[in-house]
Amino acid sequence: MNPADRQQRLDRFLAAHRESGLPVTHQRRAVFEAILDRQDHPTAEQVHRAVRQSLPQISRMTVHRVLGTLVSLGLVAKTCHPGSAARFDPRIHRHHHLVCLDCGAIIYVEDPRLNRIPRPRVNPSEFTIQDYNIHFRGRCARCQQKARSPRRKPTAKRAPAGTRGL
Amino acid sequence: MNPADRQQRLDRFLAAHRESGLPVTHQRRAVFEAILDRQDHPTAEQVHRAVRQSLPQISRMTVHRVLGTLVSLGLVAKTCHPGSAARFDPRIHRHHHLVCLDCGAIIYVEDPRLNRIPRPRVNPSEFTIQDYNIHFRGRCARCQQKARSPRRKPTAKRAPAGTRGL
DNA sequence: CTGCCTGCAAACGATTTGCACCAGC
DNA sequence: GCTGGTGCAAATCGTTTGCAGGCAG
Repeated sequence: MNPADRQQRLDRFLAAHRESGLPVTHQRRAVFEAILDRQDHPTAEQVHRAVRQSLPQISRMTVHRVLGTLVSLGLVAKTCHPGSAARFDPRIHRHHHLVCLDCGAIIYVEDPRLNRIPRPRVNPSEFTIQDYNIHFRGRCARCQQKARSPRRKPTAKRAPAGTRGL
Repeated sequence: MNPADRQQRLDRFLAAHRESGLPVTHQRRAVFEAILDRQDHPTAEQVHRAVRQSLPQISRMTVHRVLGTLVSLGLVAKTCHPGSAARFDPRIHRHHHLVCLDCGAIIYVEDPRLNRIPRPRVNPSEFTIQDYNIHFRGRCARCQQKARSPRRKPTAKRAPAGTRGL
């Protein structure tokens, strides 16, 4: 993320805390900063590992709780994933994902044409749509290659639990 | 599901097993039949409860394993959900979902216009797209009503774990 | 100073794994 | 009969909860 955007996000982070009367702790700031710089879509566990580089003593559950808070403040997004663990995403504007059916990798994708898709005709009293995103399922470059030339065992590298067969 | 479609699905179920050389056990058949009739998107646990009505002694882990097999045979779909537990879906053609941000309910939606959305421009050597589906996030009728008239505590009925803030 | 936050430990729910037994082919 | 599926128990993984102490406002 470029410095200007990053600063804007940090300002927004502080403003959201002020508005909600939440204290800005080192931990919250560190977790948020750790997420901002990620291009992938880390699990809570991965965020924990990243944050420990700046705050070695931070606990896993604090990371979980902070992530929950950040999500409910609308500062980060929780993106759903066929795997078991939740993924977190610093991008909160509308965007879409390529999801690899083999390894579970999530690739960010944005295309203005995808922001103009029709809304399904639903009775507004039955469901009100706020936003949407699209999951494109397929195979990433690495897994294509792996399938083409199974060097070792065909089941060389198992996909993360629950990732397959979306 | 109407009887004709249902029979077709059962035939396909048998054919897939024959092709793969997998034995057609009572348990597998019962699990598949239990899923076929669901309009919701049950968790493995819910499938287990349903199957026990016909096979009272079936164990939870058999249901898990059978669901995994059915998914890899392409007979049922595993749909990703912001909540913690995986959901299973008898519908294997392209379709989309309305997901309630409050209670996590999944509502099936199909609209021919949604089958003609543009593919994002991705380098095919980086990712090959097989299919896609759209998650429309919002609020279902029940939760809208609940928000409008909070009878008891505002946090009367907690959403399933991890459901919020997608 | 007060309240929320943090950290620890333990509980919890969903899912997986190892092993003995049983059933489909 | 052989192969693989099933059931049981226990382990595992991600996440949540209850409680004592700490820090931001």
